[in-house]
Formats: sequence, C-alpha cells, structure tokens
Amino acid sequence: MPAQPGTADAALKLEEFLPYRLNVCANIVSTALSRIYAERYSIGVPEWRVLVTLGQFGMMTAKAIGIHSHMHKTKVSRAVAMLERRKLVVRRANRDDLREAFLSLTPAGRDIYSDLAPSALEFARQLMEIVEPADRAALGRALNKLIEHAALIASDIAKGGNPG
Amino acid sequence: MPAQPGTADAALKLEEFLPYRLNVCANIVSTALSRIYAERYSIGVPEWRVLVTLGQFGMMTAKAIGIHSHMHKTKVSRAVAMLERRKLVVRRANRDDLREAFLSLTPAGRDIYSDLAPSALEFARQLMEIVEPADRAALGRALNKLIEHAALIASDIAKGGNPG
DNA sequence: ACAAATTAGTTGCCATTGAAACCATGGTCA
DNA sequence: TGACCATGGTTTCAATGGCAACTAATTTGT
Repeated sequence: MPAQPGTADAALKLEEFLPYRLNVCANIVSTALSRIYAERYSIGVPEWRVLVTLGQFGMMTAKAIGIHSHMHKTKVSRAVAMLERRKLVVRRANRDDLREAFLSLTPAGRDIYSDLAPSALEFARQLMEIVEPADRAALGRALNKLIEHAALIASDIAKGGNPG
Repeated sequence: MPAQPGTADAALKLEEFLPYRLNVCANIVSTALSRIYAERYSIGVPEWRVLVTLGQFGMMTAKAIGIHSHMHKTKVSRAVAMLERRKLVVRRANRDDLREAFLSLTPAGRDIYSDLAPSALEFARQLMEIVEPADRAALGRALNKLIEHAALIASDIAKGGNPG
C-alpha cells in the first residue's frame, strides 16, 4: 500500500532521528557561536579553530593542528595562509625537518585570542545552562562515546540486511 | 605573558568545547550513515532527507519539506529536481495555487524508501546502543533543548563583554 | 649511496552550498 | 480594476571545501 506513508516499518520520523538531530543541533549552535566572532574578526570556523588551537598549545605544526581540530589538511593550510597574511600567525622553519614548519600566534594573534577565548567560554557556559543540570554530564558522556565509536558502526547494514 | 598558552582565562580547550564536539560528533555520525545509502542509491544528504520526508508524510510542498527537514529552499529545490529527473518523485500542480506544487514519491521512489528506512532505523538503533542506557534519555532531552534555544543565546557576548 | 616509498604541505579542479536576484502567481487595498 | 506587496520556487553568482595531483624533503631498503 504505497499510498499509506510511514507504515513500512517502525516508522522513521526525521525529527526523531538521532543523526539528523545531531546535525541540526550542531548547525544551530555553530551558527550562533560564529555570530560572536565572524564579523568581529572577519574569520570563519577553520581560522577560529586554528587560532584556538595555537592559543592552547602555543606552537605546533599544521599537521598537528589538523589532527587536534579534526580538520582536513587543505582546510588547515588555507586557514593558516590567511592568518599569516593577516600577521596573526607566524611560521618558523624546523631545521630538523624542512617539510614541516612550526606555527604560532604573533602578539597580534594572541591579542585576538585573549579577546576571543573568554567570549567562547562564556558562550559555552550559556549553552550548558540551556541543558537541564541533571542531563549535563550525560550529554558529555554521550558525545564522547559517539565521537569515539560512531565511525565503527557496521556498514553491513547497507548490504540489504534485516531479512527477518 | 604571551609565551604561556592557555593561561588567559579558565582555559579554552577545543576538545572540551561543546560547540566543537557537537560538530565533530554530527560529522562522524553523518558520514557513517551516508555510507549506508550514498553509493547504493547515489544520493546525498539533501536527497535522503527529501525521500524520508515524503516517505513520512506522503505528499507535501517543497516549502513544507524545507521547514520539516531544516533545509534551505535552494537545497530542497535542487534535491527535488534531481529526484524528479530520476523518476523517484513526482510533481503535481496545485490548481488552487499555481506557485506551489505537491510532491510525492513515485512507486520507484517508494521502493527505495522502504528499502532505506529500515536500514536507517537499524543504524539509529546501533547508534543509541553506543550510549550508556542511563544517558540515552538525557541525550534526547539535551538535544531538544539545545535545538530549541541555542539560537537565542545573547550575541551581546560579542560586544566586548567581560571588561572585568 | 641511491632508488623507491612516505610524508608535510600547497595548489588545481570540481561539486556543494547559501545569498541575492529573479520569475510567476496570488493576495491586498484603493 | 489596477498598482503594490508577499510568496513558492528556480537560477545565477561567489565562496567554501574536499579530492587528487603535485612539490619538496625525509626515510627505508638494499
């Protein structure tokens, strides 16, 4: 009966579907956060992540930044290039391996960082206040687990499973 | 002391920063899910959402799909266009308002939907199993709250707050 | 010591996407 | 009725982002 929607199975409802809700949530939050820095410093998410990562660790390679911030190397490369043009980041050669270079914030970059970090923390604080106090720790644990294990979910599902 | 990273404030750590973790989590989950349908049907996320939405409601306008699935109208337009080319969706004129049109799945579209929906539900089930049973309800509540209220977080933060 | 494989990072290319302009229709108000 | 505004949807344009190819430097294996 193709005319009767949602009868096929245990009813797939988009608005209750976890992957979808995670996406929507992440987008809304990300958009709200970016309002804090986007126009103010004319940077986007990748640049913000590079700034924060360098602010946190002081000096590291592009590769390390990419790993720490879950960004593709081309994204890191371009973000760093733009921060370098703006004199917010400097590149220092590594004499022991000339393929890579050590990146760090300039004083100007650090100024922006110390202006931006408190705002970000304040944003995160207000964000957490939205969640019921009793649910906060659970949210953190759930995200940890999902980040760690979601990639491993059997793609066997694809192969036309559930015959029963 | 600009040489000492992470001293500025209560230490902003990217890997603990909620907006960042939501993004990472959503991406990982989304990528894993798309492995189930991407190559199999040669569709992307927007097309998947349109299919699922039409499967759920049977018949609706592009605008309604956009609202229900949190998608920009251009995204919906293009996704529908491609599903139409593939004869998975049909467009029927609304005689009472020729600006809009009613969209619904063709039999072929419904075939794909009834193949795809159980896989999606199974995926969501396995995903939830990753989360500790005691944390599952909390995760759901937290996402609801965040989706509903995160957009409203004061952008006053941007205006150079915390002077103290 | 040298060829082959590996790695850090950049660049060219193409697909995706959102904003803004646009088109066609419908509603409003005089 | 006709001028204006609003709305559903498509298209154009510019920005973004990922893949693959590339360069330069390092490591490995013989």
